[in-house]
Formats: sequence, structure tokens, C-alpha cells
Amino acid sequence: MPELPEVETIRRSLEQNIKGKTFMGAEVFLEKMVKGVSPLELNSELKGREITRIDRRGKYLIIHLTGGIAMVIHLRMTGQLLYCSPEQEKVRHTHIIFKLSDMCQLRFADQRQFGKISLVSVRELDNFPGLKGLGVEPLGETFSREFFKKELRNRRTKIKPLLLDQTFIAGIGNIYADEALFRAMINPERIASSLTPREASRLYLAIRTVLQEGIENKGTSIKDYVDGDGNKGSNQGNLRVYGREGEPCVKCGKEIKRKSIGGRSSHFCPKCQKL
DNA sequence: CGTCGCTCCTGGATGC
DNA sequence: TGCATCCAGGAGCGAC
Repeated sequence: MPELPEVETIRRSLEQNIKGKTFMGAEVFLEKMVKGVSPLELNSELKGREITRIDRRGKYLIIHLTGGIAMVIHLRMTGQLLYCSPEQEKVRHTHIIFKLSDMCQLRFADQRQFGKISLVSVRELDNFPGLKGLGVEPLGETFSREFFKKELRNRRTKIKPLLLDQTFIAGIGNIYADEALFRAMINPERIASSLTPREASRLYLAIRTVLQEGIENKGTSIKDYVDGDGNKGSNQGNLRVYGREGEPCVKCGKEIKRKSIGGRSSHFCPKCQKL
């Protein structure tokens, strides 16, 4: 599922492929994938606008267009954005095809249909639901060790659900949350405020490390994830706990456990990550 | 306001 | 072998 490293990898591939090109239109096959505008409006609004910049905020992609509007995209779990030549066969669950000035296409496919695409005026971007209230960028400068420690002190919730809270930190999903907690040797059920300064410090570094490594490895491809060119990432080979239930811990050899915490499956080593 | 549980959806895994 | 059921998961929503 696309989390920060996957969305960043897609952003980079889109920057290579579609930046500077002009939209010629959009063909929508599944209406509910577009939010806020009708398929007809999406088509007419996009037509003739050039792609000037592609940003990422948390797990959102923001494609800036001439004329002060932007296309905001969230891929949720199974969404894909693929840059294709027109003769390339459509993958299953292709819901929108954007036509580009170079005769190529940007295609939006999503098996589970949870993804969303919207058109927003740049003035309204900060008020856009989803973007508004998004927390700090974990790889940005404002996410400091001191900020993280201070925030944890006031939170009575379990650390794992807190890491997934996008209004706290933007971009961490289930895979990187589990990986960061393992690297920091912290049990996912620990109450956030109970973390010692040392533990908070370790977790802070672990978050930045796993996300950074995820980007370097061009994302984690477990099931569906591919970048804008259809290429898989390689970070799945870097995972220590996620999806490794029943396998031996890479540190101590004890069996990796899986448990539902806050409604999300969590993978951890019961010996290295004691409660 | 913080926290929780439910909902959307498909297909792969599991159960009988 | 075939059918039914369960489960995964991000974020928005209503409930408390």
C-alpha cells in the first residue's frame, strides 16, 4: 500500500514523465473515483492546462497546473498512477485515463476503489479536507526530535495508532509504523506518554531511517505497489517484521507475532519489543 | 477535543 | 472440488 516512500517514488517518476506536459482531457470510467467535480467538468477543466509542479504532502500527490488549480490524488491502498503509451493494454480496474500532449496517457487504476482524485484551486489547497489538518512531514525540518518528544508526553494513546494518525505525522502507514517500532525496540502497545526520552529519541531516528530507506529502495512492493513506470520497489527485502509473522526475529531469533492493535494488524518481536 | 468503531471495496485465503 | 465467509487496509464519519 502506498505510504510516504511509495508516494514519493511515484512523485519522482511522474516528475520525469509528465512535468511540463499539457492535459488534453480525461476519460472517467468509474465516476465515484472523482470527488467534487463531475467527469465532464474534470475533462473540460483539465484540457489545455500544463503540469507545472508535482508535490507530495503525506500520502497525497498534488499535481499543480497552470491557471492556479491543482489535482489532488490519494491512492489509499491499491491505487496506481501509470504513465503509458496509448497502445499499451489497460490493466484491470483502470478507472480514469488522462490524455497528455505527448500522446501518452496517465492512467489511474485502483482495485479496491478507495482512491480519490479532486480538482482544487491553489488558494483553497490548505483548506482542502484531508490536506487541512495534516500533521508534520516526518522527513522535513519541522519534525525535530524535541517536537516529537514533547508531543509524546501529552498523548495517552498507544504508540502504534499514534504513528498512524495523519494529523500527528503525515505519511506513515502500517508497514513503516511496524518497522520503525521494531528498529526502536518499542512494543506497539506502549502508551505514548510512557516512552522514556531515550526511547522517544530512538523512535524518532527509526521513523526517519525506515522512511529514508524506503525511498532509497523505491518503495515496498508486497502486492500491488508499482511506481509511475510500473516498476516494483525493493524495500520488501528490507522489512524486519511486517508480513513476517511466524518467522524468526532477525535480532534474537524468537518468533515474530502479529496482533490487532487499534484495528490494525501489528507485527513485532515479543522479546525485542517488550511491553 | 480525543478516542473508538464502522464503512467503503475486491480478491486471495481459509473453512466446511 | 465448490461454495460461502473472512480478512486486509486509509481515512472520513458519527457516537460518546
